[in-house]
Amino acid sequence: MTRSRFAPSPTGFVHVGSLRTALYNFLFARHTGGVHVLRIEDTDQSRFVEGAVDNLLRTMEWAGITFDEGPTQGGEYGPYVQSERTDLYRKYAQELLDNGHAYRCFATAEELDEMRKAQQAAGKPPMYDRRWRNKSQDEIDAKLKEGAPYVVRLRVPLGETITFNDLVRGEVSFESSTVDDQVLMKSDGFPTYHLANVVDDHLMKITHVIRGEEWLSSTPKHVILYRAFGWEDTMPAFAHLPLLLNPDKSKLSKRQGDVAVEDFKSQGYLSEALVNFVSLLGFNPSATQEIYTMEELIASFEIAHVNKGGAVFGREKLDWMNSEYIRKKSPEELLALVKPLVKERGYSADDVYIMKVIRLMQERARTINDFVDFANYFYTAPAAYDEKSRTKNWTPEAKVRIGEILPKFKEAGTWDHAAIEGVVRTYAEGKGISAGKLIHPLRLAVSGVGMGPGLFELLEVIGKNEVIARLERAVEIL
RNA sequence: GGCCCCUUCGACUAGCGGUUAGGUCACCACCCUUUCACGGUGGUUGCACGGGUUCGAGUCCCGUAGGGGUCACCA
Repeated sequence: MTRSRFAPSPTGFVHVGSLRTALYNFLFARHTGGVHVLRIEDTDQSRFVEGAVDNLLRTMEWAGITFDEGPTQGGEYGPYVQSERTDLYRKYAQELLDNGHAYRCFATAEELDEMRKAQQAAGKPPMYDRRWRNKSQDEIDAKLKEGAPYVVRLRVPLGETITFNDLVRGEVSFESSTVDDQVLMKSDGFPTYHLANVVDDHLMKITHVIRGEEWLSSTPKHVILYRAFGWEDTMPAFAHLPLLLNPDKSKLSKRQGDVAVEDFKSQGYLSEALVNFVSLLGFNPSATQEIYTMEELIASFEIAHVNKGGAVFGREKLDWMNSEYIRKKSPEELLALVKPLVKERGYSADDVYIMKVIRLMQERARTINDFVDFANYFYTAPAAYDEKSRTKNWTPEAKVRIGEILPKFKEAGTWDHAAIEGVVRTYAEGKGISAGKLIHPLRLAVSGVGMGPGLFELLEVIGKNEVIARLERAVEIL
């Protein structure tokens, strides 16, 4: 039975990179018929963000990523929130202190800062100089007695080659002398990621650690910890995922655009599209297929097929994918998503009307927001007119034509697209001009832009009275 | 800078010694068309470089270059 886990630190929003990590852990668990665990890694009190966990939970639900064990559903190995497990970490840190695999370090922050500056100035890599590693018991007792704050550090065995097998990258090794005597317990009594992570993965019987590549270089520390605890036999397998990249190939960051799942959601991206897109950033089970349901992803996910190289998070393909998913939805499903936006924008339209708009826009929309923003002319008269279309289509002649066709619209008995088309084409034929000479200016006058759904359908939906009002206004001011 | 990882079209990828190097997005052209999309057809662009190994290398090995990650009492 495999057990994988998603172990985020609740910092307020969910990064799309985290989404992919969560997704891969989920796909792996479901594919192998294993257990998917959610663990909240909130050991840094200084980064506590109110509501972050709720937001995380909501985002996972939105994405369709489920857990078998975690803070909400509980489980055999709880609690699943690290801040509720501090006694455990203290106990295990003490065990390491007792068996000599860890030691107390009383160096102050200023002291260490100074040390690093000196190392940098000397052109050396910054690294803890292990100054407290071999202090005498007397010196330590003295400090303890005066109540000096201290941290617990890992006593990294020197002169060894730490090798582990990564499921994505194969064999990876590090010289232990290049591994820092990592802080395990902070002076505030909380563990660092490294200690808490290893202790919890062991206690929670995690078999597969699937995480981002940024953790690769600290993995030797974790391996050393498993050994120090005597847990090497049950050490989980590691799989380090390639990073998601900015267009300039650096690690995907907020500075260069949107990275929060919430951002994409609020911009009108469907969860199915984001999930599908992000899952393909790292592998593709097929040579030809691009659109996958969650079930298909689960069925075909193979950790061994995950790429090693980082993937640029490019929006173009996401946009395309989103429009594909929008086309697959039923108008009723879309209504549920579009309706709140209509209200949010302060437009008033009933369901029947919104459905009409959806039917006309579904093939053209790239995001849910397009149904109200790109198609805003369905809800409100144009406040401005597209300059390009105006120059091209709003000729003095066109203005006259619109003025002439207006009364014919007013006379129209029925107002559906066929009737409107009949009026326009009959008029054009009578004048011996092409229908385009009318269609383009009409579109501009009514919608304010040069593109959109078929004109006759558009006029039908907007309605006779409103169309006439907009045309009269256009003739007047344009 | 030390250590570690990576490298197939502009982007995402398929490829697991023998392929005219395939697909998708984007881009270009044409068709359809009142516009924009959709759809259809076709097209441009790629194995970072250099050495090996092999009858044969995108696929294996070594080196070089380039890129990235990491070097906190953050995760």
